[in-house]
Amino acid sequence: MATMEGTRRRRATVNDVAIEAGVSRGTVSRVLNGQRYVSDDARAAIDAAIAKVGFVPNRAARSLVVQRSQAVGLIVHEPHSLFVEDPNIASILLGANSALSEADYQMACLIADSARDVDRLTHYLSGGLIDGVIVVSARVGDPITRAVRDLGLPAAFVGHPRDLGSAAYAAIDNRNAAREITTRLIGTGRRRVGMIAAALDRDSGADRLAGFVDALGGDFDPSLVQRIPLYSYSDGQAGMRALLERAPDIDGIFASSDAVAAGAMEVLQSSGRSIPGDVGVVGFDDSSWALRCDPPLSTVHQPATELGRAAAESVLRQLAGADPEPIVLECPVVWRASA
Amino acid sequence: MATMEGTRRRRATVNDVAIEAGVSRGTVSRVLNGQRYVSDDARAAIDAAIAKVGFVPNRAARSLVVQRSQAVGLIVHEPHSLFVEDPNIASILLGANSALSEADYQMACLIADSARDVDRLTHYLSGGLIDGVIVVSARVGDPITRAVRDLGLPAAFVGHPRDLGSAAYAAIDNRNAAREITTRLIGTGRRRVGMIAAALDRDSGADRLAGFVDALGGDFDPSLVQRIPLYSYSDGQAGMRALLERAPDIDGIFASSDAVAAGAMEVLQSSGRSIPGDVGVVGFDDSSWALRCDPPLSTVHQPATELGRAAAESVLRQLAGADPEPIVLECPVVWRASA
DNA sequence: CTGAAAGCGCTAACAT
DNA sequence: ATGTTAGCGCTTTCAG
Repeated sequence: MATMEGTRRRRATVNDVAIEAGVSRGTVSRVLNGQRYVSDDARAAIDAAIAKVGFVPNRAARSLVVQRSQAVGLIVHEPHSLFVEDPNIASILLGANSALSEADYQMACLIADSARDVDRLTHYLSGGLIDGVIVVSARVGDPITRAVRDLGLPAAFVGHPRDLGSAAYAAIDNRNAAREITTRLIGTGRRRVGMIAAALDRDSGADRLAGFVDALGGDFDPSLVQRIPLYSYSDGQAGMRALLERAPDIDGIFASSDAVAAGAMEVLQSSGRSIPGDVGVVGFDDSSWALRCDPPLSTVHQPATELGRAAAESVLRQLAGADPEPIVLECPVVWRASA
Repeated sequence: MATMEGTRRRRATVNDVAIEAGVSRGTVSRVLNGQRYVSDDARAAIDAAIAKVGFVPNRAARSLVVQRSQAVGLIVHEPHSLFVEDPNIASILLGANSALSEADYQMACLIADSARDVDRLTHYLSGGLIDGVIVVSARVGDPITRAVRDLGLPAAFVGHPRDLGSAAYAAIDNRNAAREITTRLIGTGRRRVGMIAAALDRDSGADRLAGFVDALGGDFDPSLVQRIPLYSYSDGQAGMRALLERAPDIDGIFASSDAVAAGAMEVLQSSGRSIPGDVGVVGFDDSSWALRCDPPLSTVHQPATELGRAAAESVLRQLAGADPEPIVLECPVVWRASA
């Protein structure tokens, strides 16, 4: 009755279809690829045969001859904890997937979580099963970045590490955005504004700090910036505690992510300070953290979905022969009640 | 000097290596696949030649002949918003990736976010580029689930939809866990305990409700369960508000996820109720939400990483010829201060 | 419009 | 131990 479980019978091939339809393999192939110059009769016979024998084209064989796979890889090279916590990655994936899907490309997300992964990945990428790549959260000196470049695969980065050379990327202007929101924070009348600066080994982290410095200009006081390793809630708490110890009179905080800001707010509030009364705080990302804060967090909106989409479209364009080019997306300040 | 950009020269093949090394293709292939019976001389010559011509094997060609790809797909079929919010997915990915990586398999995460995606995906899966699949968050009647079964691909599900038949899965016992934590909540002396029940169209959601009913036994009062669509913070708020209106005297809440619990706590607290004084609340997941709550949330620990790993190992075992079998993982109650 | 034939890059007998 | 030969399943000239 039902297909026997486990009896994975030989898959039908073009040949089977050709025989069933009484035509040649070439004609079947023409139908498969929607080419002209196939008679209606032949087409009908072939369609019927395909259905009858349950034919599904073998992609490996097709890739081998046409030298492309109609698939693009999206590489996430993120340290363990960050991948789990990063509020943007999922949106980037979804954005990229939808752009690729519209162009009938399959997106395959590949994770680089260990040295072994990186190794296998570079082999995988050069194996011909992937036509192009989107790289999320590459860092300076990243072996993946180097491998992608060496391979000469069409690629687009989300974010913009400095050693990218002329590669395509989709990014926001972190520095400018940080400058804007800090300026706005200062504009609320704060005198002693500090920053909790995470991830300075990444372009995003370094640029946000630079923007902060820009905004303060001559009033910049280095003792008011506290460095922390990660864009995380707990590092935000630790950073805030350290800062408070050094500068109890601080009255404004730019946290380099919403999670960091949430941690900072928690510490501020349990130290008895009111927000935004005693101290104003602003964040970065406009992630779900921002609305969950009390009061809701003023922050800069990061267009994660659009970044993913833009990177995917760039790869698609390169696949069609275009040159790689950078794309910079707007990220407006979203003002709420925390400052 | 440097490799000319854009001059994607023809990739070296086994043939080029063979010529360069002065041996036959067969011998090159043997070296590539680490087989015995290759002289040291030949091996050395071939290794040198590979390096010299910059040879990287073409996976499509290899897949075509050996009929496997050394890659497994991990399919995420999650509605848009949930994918972004779900605290478990990233951990599942990481767990599966690490198990597959150890076995030298490439994991490719595939997203099904639209009808078009589902279509393309089923073709992709049957294309021979994927040896097996892990399916995350399948739902009853899911077309992906059906396609996977029809294809006869080795597969393992994370979670356990009822229409799975004899397929392999890795899951927790949601019903039992829900019963346990509810019992514990009741044990703190609560008289009127309710539930905010999300995602009843999914096995996890329905099972958690069933466990809740089990725990209450004869004391179960249907008017004390509020249904909400999603495992989300905002639905948690809405659910809590609705419940409070119907039953202002409620003194215990089982929320079907940590995010839901966090939303409920927010509403409870801004209504002037203290936690755990006036009402005890417990959640489910042990995600980052739980520690972020104030007071920290009592919840059930969901072993997401291990679920991913177990599903991957199941696929690997099936690839080696084993029969599919279910795996149920422990999920201990983690008691904190919210109840 | 269609068939025949060649070949994508690799592996796997089968000889030797 | 190694060379030779036949394909894996598909597309793509090239004739006709």
